[in-house]
Amino acid sequence: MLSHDELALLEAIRDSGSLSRAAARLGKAPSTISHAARQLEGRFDALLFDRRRYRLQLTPAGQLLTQEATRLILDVARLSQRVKQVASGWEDRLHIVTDEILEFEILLPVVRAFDALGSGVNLRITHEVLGGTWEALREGRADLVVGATNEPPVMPHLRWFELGAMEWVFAVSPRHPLAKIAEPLQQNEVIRHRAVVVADSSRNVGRAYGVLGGQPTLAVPSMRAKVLAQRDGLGVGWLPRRRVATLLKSGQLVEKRMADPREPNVLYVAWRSDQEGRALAWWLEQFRQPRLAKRLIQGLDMHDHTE
Amino acid sequence: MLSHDELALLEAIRDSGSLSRAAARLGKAPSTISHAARQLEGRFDALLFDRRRYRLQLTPAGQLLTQEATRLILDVARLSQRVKQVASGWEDRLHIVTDEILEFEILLPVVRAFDALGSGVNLRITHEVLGGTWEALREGRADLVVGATNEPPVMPHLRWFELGAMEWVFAVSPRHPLAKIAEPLQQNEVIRHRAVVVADSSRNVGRAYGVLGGQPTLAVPSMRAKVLAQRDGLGVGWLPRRRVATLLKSGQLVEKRMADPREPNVLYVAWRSDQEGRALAWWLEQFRQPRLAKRLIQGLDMHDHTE
DNA sequence: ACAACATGTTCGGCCTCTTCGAACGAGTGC
DNA sequence: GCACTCGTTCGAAGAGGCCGAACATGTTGT
Repeated sequence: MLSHDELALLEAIRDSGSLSRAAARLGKAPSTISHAARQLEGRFDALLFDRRRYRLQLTPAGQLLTQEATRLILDVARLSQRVKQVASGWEDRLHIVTDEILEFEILLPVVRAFDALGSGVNLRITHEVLGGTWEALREGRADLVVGATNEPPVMPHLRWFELGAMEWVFAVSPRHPLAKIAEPLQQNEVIRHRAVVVADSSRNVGRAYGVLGGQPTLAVPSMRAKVLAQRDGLGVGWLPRRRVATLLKSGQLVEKRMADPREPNVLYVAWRSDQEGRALAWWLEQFRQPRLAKRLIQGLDMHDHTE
Repeated sequence: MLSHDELALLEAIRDSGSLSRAAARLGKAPSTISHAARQLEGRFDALLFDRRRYRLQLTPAGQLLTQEATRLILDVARLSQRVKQVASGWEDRLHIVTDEILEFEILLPVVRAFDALGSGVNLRITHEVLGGTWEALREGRADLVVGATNEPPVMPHLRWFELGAMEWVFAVSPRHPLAKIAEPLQQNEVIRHRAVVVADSSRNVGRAYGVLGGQPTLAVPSMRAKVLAQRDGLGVGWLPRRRVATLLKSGQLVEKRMADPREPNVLYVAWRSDQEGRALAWWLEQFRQPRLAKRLIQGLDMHDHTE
């Protein structure tokens, strides 16, 4: 419908401003070019060339066609590249969804290593909170989820392995009223104080983990924000133990033993076994390495950057 | 590089799930289809068909190609349409730039009439303030300007005619200090009070018409906003007489005679004589009709909508 | 003004690529 | 097992692209 040769013809005519020169540039006979030009006009049922003057020129319609055809040919070239890529086993794009409690910084060197492969795969990394990761996998918004919490739900073609377990600590600011209550803390003491929860802006405004019914809440956009909020005494709640180790040691947060403690949380890596490409396999291989898994589970210990 | 026939082939294979049926649907011999399919694979240097099972299937690469090719073919079809349109004299798109003092509402029925022609021309109507209209024409951002003020500048291929003259009135809120000053007002009395000016957010933050040097200003986004601001006593300045007739009559604005009055302003319709298309000609014909010109010049008389 | 040159078109013939039909091997279903 | 479908290979026929020759028209140089 619009071959590469035809575009080359149009461009040659536009640039050289003559059929003969275009023919010379393309290494063809002038008669061939003349014939092809007329055929092109017939196909589009439009006057593409202004033959009134000595050397013919592109009409506005011809200019439009040339300009847009250039864009189209670029599109086709890119498409060709993508097709080759998929044929060689690399996905066209890979959508990785992590739970929000995993920190993106730890994935950065892995992304850099992936880029170094030169696969051409379009990487898309987003995060979800709570059950959002499983939903993303189920609904096809994700090809691979990392750090999904709770038990894997039933889902066709689902495969997974455990990334590790995350330990939690109930901690409050030393200036918070709960800091002075005798341990272990009972539910009826905690429920009177506001809980800080991580909430997604778009989906899943519903349930939150470790929050008691009827308890007032402060929703913040990330686990990092939650740590900061609790350090400043804006509310209480469970925090990843390894990420607040320094804050606990320096006394900016105080651990409070609870009457019913929170069990360590198992985090999963999961994907769909249909359409396993090379990029997916590569990432799974990375997450199976204990060193990366451990760093993801531990997270970044938060120092105080405000002083 | 990717013809319409080849797309039809891919789609037929995807939908029928077999070469023979695809051949039957396309009205060709099965051998032809087989040959074409292999050739396509050779051109893209990729396995597009999975021949391991009895009936062949599209590989992921083949699926990607089919899907994207569909989009490409649509693009080409649209392009073909646009080329035909341009060849038949209609522009691909027409960019009309009006001065801000003209009200868009008055153009609405004309736009509707233009749509009724079914030309397919993409209309783009924006507005500029002060000299912005001439600049837009000079820089190719506009194909047609309406309501341009001041004398037409020198510009190659420029053509224009007069739309009409707009009368101005210096008016203030009855609660404004200037309302009680004896007429005619002198410059040194006006300069002490803030002027309301219409300013563009992006370009041309510079000069404004009828503002004295050293006078404080309040810049608002439109002539409509300027009228409202002056009615509420936020500042003073010149207003189109016909648009504030009702406000003057009801006493919400008070006319003040000036020591040096503002002459009526001639508004122009202008365009470039190179590349005159049918859409441009149609719009020029509309603006040459005295009835539309008069309505544009007069604008919409502003009633009080706040009570 | 005239010659030399450049440009675009038409026409007949050559050649490549597409298309077809026939034949064959392989897989499927009753 | 038999009838059927499916995909492939191969040679022949046909269509379309391409070339060179010839020609009409327009431009440039002297």
